[in-house]
Amino acid sequence: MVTMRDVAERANVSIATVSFVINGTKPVAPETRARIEAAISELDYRRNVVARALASSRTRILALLHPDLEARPNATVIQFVMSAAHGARERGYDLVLWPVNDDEQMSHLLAGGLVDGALLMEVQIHDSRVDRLIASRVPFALIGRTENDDLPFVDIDFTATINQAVDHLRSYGHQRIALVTQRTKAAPDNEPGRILRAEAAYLDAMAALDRPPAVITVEGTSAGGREAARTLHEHFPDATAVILVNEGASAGLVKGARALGRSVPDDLSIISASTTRELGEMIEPSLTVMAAPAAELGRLAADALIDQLEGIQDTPPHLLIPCTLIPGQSVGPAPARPSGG
Amino acid sequence: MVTMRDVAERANVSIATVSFVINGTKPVAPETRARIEAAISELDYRRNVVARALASSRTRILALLHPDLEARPNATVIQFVMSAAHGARERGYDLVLWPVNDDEQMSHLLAGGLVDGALLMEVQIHDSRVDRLIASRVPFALIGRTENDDLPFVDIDFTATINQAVDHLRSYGHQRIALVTQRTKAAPDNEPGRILRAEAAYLDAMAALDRPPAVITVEGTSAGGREAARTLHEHFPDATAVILVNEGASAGLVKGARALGRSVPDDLSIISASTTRELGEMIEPSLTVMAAPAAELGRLAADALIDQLEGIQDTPPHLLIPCTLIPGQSVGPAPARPSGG
DNA sequence: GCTTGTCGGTTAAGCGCTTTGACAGATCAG
DNA sequence: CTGATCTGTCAAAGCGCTTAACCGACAAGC
Repeated sequence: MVTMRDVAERANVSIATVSFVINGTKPVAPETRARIEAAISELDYRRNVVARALASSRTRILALLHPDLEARPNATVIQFVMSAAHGARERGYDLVLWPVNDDEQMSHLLAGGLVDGALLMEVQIHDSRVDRLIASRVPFALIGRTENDDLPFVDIDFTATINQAVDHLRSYGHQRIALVTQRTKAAPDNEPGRILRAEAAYLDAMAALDRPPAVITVEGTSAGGREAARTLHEHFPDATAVILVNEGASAGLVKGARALGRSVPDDLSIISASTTRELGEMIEPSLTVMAAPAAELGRLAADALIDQLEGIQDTPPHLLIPCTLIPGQSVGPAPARPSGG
Repeated sequence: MVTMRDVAERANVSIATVSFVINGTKPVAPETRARIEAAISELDYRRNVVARALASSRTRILALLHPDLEARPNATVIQFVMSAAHGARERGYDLVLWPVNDDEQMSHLLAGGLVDGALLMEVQIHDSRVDRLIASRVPFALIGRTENDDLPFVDIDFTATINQAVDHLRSYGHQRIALVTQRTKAAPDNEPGRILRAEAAYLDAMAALDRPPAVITVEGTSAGGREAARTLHEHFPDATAVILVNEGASAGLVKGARALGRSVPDDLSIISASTTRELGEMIEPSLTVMAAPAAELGRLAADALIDQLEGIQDTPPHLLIPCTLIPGQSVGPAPARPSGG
């Protein structure tokens, strides 16, 4: 292994000077700098990042903390993770993937000094992991929000997203619009914030329109989607449109509606919010989706965190990005008279 | 920050002894050990992993090197990554995600000394990244294979997988079976090994049955799937069954076939190999899939690499795992007379 | 009784880098 | 010409840990 000492010897300077050149920490005479740079490239020297981390007490590693990601096809997560990793790399940081399921384990990891900062995914409305994170004194940013809006976060703007979906459906004449959200088996009463915020936005929108809300909550699976279709058919037969905030149930909802004799979009219009264009295309008919800004969020989260670490920004980031409407074939004019009624 | 020195002082021993207790490196008298452990828990001490890495020249970090992952829904990748991360964690290692697109960048990263070993994803049949990896002298394992079977790898057993798919279809009476594979836009003549190996296995199977092969190559998108349906219809009208090794084109193939008046599975049976159960369920009708052993591969890859690092295993791992057949509704009896002929 | 081990522990030398404080030598004001 | 200021470089002190070398005490072997 070629070390800084080797470079220094070859360039006839002290290792301190080499360090100054590499980091640009202090001005170095052009002629000396040239000698050092020559030595570096001749020896093919790469600075040891571990030693650097120990000496500077900055590892330049960011942790991406997340519960076990679900096995279902989920382009959103991949996009998010990739773009966060990219954003970090471009600023000289690496991203470590840390599946953490229990809080105790998380504290241990954070205390090890391996990471300079952390990004926490799948944040829930009450989240003990956030308390741990705060206690660990490691700078962080949340992906999603807890009940405490003062913490640093980036999140989907559900109000804007739901409003746009509602407007889109209303422009097709739909009057009665239902919402299908997600329930997780593990913690049915402590949902990810996005579910609750989407629901709140929906309720607000319905209240503003002076229409009774219709919320259906199912699991994020094909079976859940079919269950939603049945519930919709039985309990809200006059609904002509559905907004989904349940990526995993999208396909099942279409299948289920069809099985009940309701064709999409003739009898029922569907918008799947917070998902991806690709998922919409997989389904027949192609779903109109509100694509989650996963890539943007990933990059923003990484950037915001690094800004904090480097003192560029000292107020905690509070960033909201709406989803993007991508029309498919699952939204059509409201039927003159609902097929179910 | 509480250091080893603090613990040592409190327990009235030297820091070396503390280290021996923590690592179990040398025997320590029970009474002394108890004092040290008490001090550790009283002070809530966590060893600094960076210092440990520098001193022991082992970081216990593994890199997961991959090109930019595609944005389409891809449960396989997530499963793989998650289970590799878990496998690593259980053995005291962390997994860093490293999107690398250019070789030069990769060499730099590996030379930095941050990682003890690397896992390389999306290996292609000729892969310059593998040469870089070898040159860097960082131990590694490939996910997939190059042309050189002597390198350490874990991979899907495509021969077994394709054979099982063929057998399954033949048990339903299918005689003419086509294969739909994937072409990547970026490097059309240097495919991931899996495509070529699947194709080779298919050709072998057809040769053994004395049937002419029918291979269709399209992009891994919905559009690609529809294109495959058209090609199949026009060029291989007598084919009554298709094996897909192209996750992204699955949905499009079904849509395309239907658009051409061929219903699944009555006129055309489909098996999608090397994908996930969840993806199969999203499609109507539910696809019969050969689920990729992503989770197994992830864990095996991590384990094999760590075994090598720790000298437990010194012969390079060569592991092949077949996909698992999960029946859906896309395979049915061969029609008496092909609808296309 | 003297050697030879063994056990349980300590001392100290790094690991490869960053960073502070000091210090020559050149420059400049008065 | 003297003292003050700047510039460019260096020596050295860590960062917190691992680990080789060593050491004292005590037991066993002959």
